Amino acid sequence: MPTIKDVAKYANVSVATVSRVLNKKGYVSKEAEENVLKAIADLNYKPNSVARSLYHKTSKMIGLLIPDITNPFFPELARAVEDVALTYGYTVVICNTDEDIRKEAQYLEALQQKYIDGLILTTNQLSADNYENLGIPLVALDRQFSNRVPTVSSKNYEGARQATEYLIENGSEFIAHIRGPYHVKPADDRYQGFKNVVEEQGIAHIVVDCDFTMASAMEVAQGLFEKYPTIDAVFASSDIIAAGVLKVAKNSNKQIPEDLQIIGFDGIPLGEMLTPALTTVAQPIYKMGALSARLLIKQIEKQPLDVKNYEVKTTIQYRETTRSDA
Amino acid sequence: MPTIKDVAKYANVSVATVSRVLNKKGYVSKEAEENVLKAIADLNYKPNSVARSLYHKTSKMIGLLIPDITNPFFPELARAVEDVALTYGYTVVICNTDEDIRKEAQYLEALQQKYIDGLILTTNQLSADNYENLGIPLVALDRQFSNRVPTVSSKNYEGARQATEYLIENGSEFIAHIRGPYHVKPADDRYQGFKNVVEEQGIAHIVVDCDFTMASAMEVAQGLFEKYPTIDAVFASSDIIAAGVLKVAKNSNKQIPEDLQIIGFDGIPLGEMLTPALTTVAQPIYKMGALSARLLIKQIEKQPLDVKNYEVKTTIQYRETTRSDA
DNA sequence: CTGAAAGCGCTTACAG
DNA sequence: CTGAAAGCGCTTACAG
Repeated sequence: MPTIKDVAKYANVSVATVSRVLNKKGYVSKEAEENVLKAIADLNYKPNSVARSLYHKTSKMIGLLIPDITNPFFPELARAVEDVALTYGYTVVICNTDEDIRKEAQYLEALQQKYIDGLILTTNQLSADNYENLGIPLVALDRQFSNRVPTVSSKNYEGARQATEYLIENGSEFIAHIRGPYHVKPADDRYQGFKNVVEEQGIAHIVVDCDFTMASAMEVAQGLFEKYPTIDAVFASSDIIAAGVLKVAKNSNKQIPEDLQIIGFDGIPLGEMLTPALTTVAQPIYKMGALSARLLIKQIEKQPLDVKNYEVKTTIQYRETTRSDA
Repeated sequence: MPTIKDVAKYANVSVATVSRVLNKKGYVSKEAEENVLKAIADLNYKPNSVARSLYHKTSKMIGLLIPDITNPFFPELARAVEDVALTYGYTVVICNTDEDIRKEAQYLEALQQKYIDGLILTTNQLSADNYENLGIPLVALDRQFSNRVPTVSSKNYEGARQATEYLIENGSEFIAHIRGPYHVKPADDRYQGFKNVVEEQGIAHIVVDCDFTMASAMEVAQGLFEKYPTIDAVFASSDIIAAGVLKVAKNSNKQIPEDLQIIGFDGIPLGEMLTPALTTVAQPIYKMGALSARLLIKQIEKQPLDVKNYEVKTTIQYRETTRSDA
């Protein structure tokens, strides 16, 4: 690979001049510029980003820390981040942390040593300090973890309210909410939205805990239906949980949505592949990813942020696991 | 962040000595070593990988080029690659190419400028030359594209044979194969496996083309069932296609697996979330990803490859869309 | 065993 | 307008 020296020699100028035309900065005569441009083309020269990194202490790379790309919520998010990163000339490094504090620390160290320009975080294991001390731009995605870092999340509370109201409008009288893990902000907010609506309207309800995995959802749903056979609707805190509920319900020969309505949360592609297709509170996942990448790049490039926190709207995706009596 | 100079000053030695203890290479006195180690600890010094990259022309990063992380086959693959990369101290850059030659070229250029150490490719758009001229280690994953580059793939032909034989053993007498795109090696091999078995055994069959998307699968299946209502089994070239077939079949009130058996290919998590759960020819996806990462890192680290090409075995995952008369 | 020096490929004051 | 030089943070011959 040719270096800037080769170009300089070929164009009969100094490396400084080559650098100037490369960066379009500083004066350079028409003639010199033409020679340099020709040399670059002739030699098929590409500036070496490592050398640039060393000087600028910046890398044109951003890190995306997620719990696990294998969780169907994340691929679309990652895709969006990557798409906008590519547009702006950034490259993205994906880090699966498994919410494991040691892995997070290991990644952070590696990324820092590479002059990573910024981080998008969908994780809240390490305390906020660990990130803020890095001294690089951050964006929190899905979960807010410090009011000093810009955040992109969706209106979990409002979405949960709408879901619950919709089940009630459709005639359900005994609604179960299978909530996600405690201290995970979105799970808490969805729970709160559910609770407020059923209490305001005086609807019989039951809340049970669950992981965001299908296996635990099936176990929980099994127990729930045995104990409370008259439950006529489930609001699941995620689509994966809803998928588990659906499976158990069908195995127990419940008619869906006649005997039991089910509504999920997230809007992952899985939902529409199920039969019956899952009604869900859809988050604009791609948009959230894209928004967070833009927010991060703006900070990296020192542009002013007109909005610091985005709370995007959810929309109910009406499909086949709910009735529409309303 | 402290640099090697700070450490040298603190330890009262030269930077050369610090570098020697960092790299455990060259002679250094017990005493000097201790001082340096203490300095490193006291200052919390981490060597800068960018500077190292510049000197060594290597980056401790590997690139993973995939068509689209949003396709459910890839997250698990990516996860595996990332897991083993982390183990060996490498970081992975994910590139969604959409099988678009311009995007691939753009990524290749960016990665090359960063001294990427090697590439795992699951794509075959660019001609082999474009990659081989990069002069860095490569591994082809899922699809072979040159006999000079180590490849990890699964026994698509054999898997397809087994699937077809299984459907026949279970009594199916008119089998449809919905194949994937032409010139995609795995799709071709699966087709070939299917064709050979039905012809050997003299079973009525029909083959139709399809993309690896659920939408096109549903369209194809719809047409297929209308034209040939007596089809009693479908071998789909991927699980996504199978999911589409399943949906259409259920909408047409076919009893599964009584009226119609369905078997997919891939073994993605979606399969078991469906109801009935999908029988499929499962590839060891995680293993394939891990294998390819190891194969790549071995090349990067100039270790001999005892095996250059891996063809891993598939296994039928018996679930609910097939009978088991056999 | 150890340090001074050159070099990896760039960029940017500083002179001129 | 242009070039020589220093510097980004390392590593590694080369002397000693």
